[in-house]
Amino acid sequence: MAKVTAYEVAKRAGVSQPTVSRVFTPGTQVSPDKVARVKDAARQLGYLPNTLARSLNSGRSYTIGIVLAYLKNPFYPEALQRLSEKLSEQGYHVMVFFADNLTTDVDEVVEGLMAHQVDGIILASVSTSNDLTQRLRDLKMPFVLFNRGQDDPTIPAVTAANFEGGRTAARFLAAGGHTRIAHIAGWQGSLNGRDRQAGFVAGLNEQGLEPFAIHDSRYHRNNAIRDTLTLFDQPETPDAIFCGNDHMAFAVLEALRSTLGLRVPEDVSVVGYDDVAMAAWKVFDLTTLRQPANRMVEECVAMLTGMIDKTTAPKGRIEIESDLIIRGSARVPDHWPAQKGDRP
Amino acid sequence: MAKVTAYEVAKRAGVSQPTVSRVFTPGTQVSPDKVARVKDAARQLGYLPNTLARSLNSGRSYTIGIVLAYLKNPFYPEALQRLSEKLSEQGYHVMVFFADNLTTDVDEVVEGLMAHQVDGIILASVSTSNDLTQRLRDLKMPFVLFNRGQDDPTIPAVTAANFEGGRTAARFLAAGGHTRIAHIAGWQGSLNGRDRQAGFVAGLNEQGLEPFAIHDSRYHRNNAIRDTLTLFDQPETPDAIFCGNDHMAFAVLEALRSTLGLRVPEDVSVVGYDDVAMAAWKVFDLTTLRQPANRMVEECVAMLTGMIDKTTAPKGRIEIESDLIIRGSARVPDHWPAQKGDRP
DNA sequence: CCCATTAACGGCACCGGTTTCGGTTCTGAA
DNA sequence: TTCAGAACCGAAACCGGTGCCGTTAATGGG
Repeated sequence: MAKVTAYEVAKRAGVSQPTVSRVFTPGTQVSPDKVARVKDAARQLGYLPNTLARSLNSGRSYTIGIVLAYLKNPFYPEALQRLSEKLSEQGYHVMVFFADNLTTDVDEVVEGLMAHQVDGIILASVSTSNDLTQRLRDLKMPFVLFNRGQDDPTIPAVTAANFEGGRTAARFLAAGGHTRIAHIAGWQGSLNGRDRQAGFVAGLNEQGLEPFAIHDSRYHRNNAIRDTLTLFDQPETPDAIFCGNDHMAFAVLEALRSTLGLRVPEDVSVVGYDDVAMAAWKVFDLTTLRQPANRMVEECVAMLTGMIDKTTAPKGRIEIESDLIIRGSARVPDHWPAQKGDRP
Repeated sequence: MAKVTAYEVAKRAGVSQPTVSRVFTPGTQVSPDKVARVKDAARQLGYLPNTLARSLNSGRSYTIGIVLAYLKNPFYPEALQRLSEKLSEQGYHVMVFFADNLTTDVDEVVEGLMAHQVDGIILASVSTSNDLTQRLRDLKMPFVLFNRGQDDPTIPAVTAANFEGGRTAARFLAAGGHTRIAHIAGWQGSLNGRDRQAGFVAGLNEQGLEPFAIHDSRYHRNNAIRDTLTLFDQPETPDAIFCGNDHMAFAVLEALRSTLGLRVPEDVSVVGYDDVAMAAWKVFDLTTLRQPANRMVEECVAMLTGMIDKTTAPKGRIEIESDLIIRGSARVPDHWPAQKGDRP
């Protein structure tokens, strides 16, 4: 029952093996009666073309490798599912790899991917060395960084307009009358984290303010809680906190409410970044900057498939605007431009 | 720079192409100096063995297909990551597919996997037709259902001991003095959902109680909210709710607290099922039955690799005990056996 | 009715490895 | 010294398809 080959189908249908191949290859010419005979035989035998053999000489595997750091931040499961669905639509299979930035060597993972003859690679939220991206370039392996950039703006990457987003957060909080605005920052080893922080600082400076305090909580929930408690374990405390992503903002909210017994937004305003689905849950009701996962995924896939088909020249970094989604976790300024539409 | 083959390495090292192959195949005999020469040449040329070609004649791809329904319930991202890591340790690559139970045809997805010559398939939380599992059996394709069972107990599957879990929840709530205990049930089209509900009902009956009400909320957050509101839109209302999984329990908590203004556990007790990481967050502090993802993953991978290597006979369904994790969302009975250890 | 064109399809080489087979060299015991 | 056995390694077949080439049959315009 198992392991039916095109040859056996050919024998049964009374045709040559290449004809069987043609029947299963779109855009080829085969007479209708042979098509019928072959399909019949194939169905009876339970034949499925062997993708591996097909890939071997076409040189294309129709497989994309996605490398992820972790799924604890709910932004990534959402993104992974969308990426996978989008790629499936285009006829690609998806191979996933986890490379937490510490123990696993990303280079090793990528070697595994290349050995598997993937047609392209999406590096989602992994901190890649410049060496690695350089090597991928040398090897002409199409790749896109997703939600991570590198300083070199010609490296293909899709991110939010993080600097602008940080700036918007700062302006929003300043306009709301806050004066002691702290930042629970994303990992400063990532461009995302640095850009959001830089935008935040720039936005405050425009208003004649300085950051109250900045902690690099490295995107980790526990760090964010610890750093929040530190912030409030002092004579002077912040009246607003801008968080490097929603995942940390949830932790900050928890520390503020459950541990410190503070009210949000009456005592402290909180703003996040990402707008994951959970941000809209009433327990959190988080004011945040939306990273439009849909659009990011679309751009990412379009960019990658473009590079694979060589139809489009690599575009370098694409930044997608982050809209501020106003909910209840931060005091709203009296005069603030109307909000854009809700979740797409 | 790209596309280095074993043949080119062989030429440069002054050996035959099969010798290069042998150098990269563990358990073969090659003289030390040729190993050195070949490895040297390979490094210089940046050679990586082509996994596709390798798989083609060995018949094994060292790839496992994982089919998922959705990642919104945080149990699945956690499980996916663990499964992937565990399989990586064993030398397998992981291919993911999403098949929401409605639009996508699971059969189609599985066909794609088989065409890709995967060595085995994990069907996580997808509702499979009996046809499909029967077909996979006929084709001798190793597969395991993860967190889903089928009535036939010989079908390889790893689940929690759901009936027992539901029974424990009922006993715990009854012992806590609740008398009007409702159930926001998991999808009755899944064995998981049915077993948990059946165990719950059995547990209540033992105590001389009947379920206050049961709603099939099909594992969806919005349904759970809607059904909770329905429960309380009546003259008599429940004093406890057992939820088919944590994902729905979070929704129920939100409806109770934010929409209905009720206190948990003073007005209503809530018990979930899964013990995802979020259940321990202080905002939720959810009493719940733990599905030990670690052990489930281990069993699942062991079972699958056993079937692939034909070392172990297929074991049929494996049920893993669910411990009750007592937190703050449900009133605790005065006399209740001590709690087992915390998260492993 | 003839010849040029095209559709249909089999033969063969090939994708990049692995595996079998057999020959050569090396080792060590008799 | 002789010879069995093992270690090593190259030639060739093979894994299951695709792509090119050439042959044959069908089509159609003049």
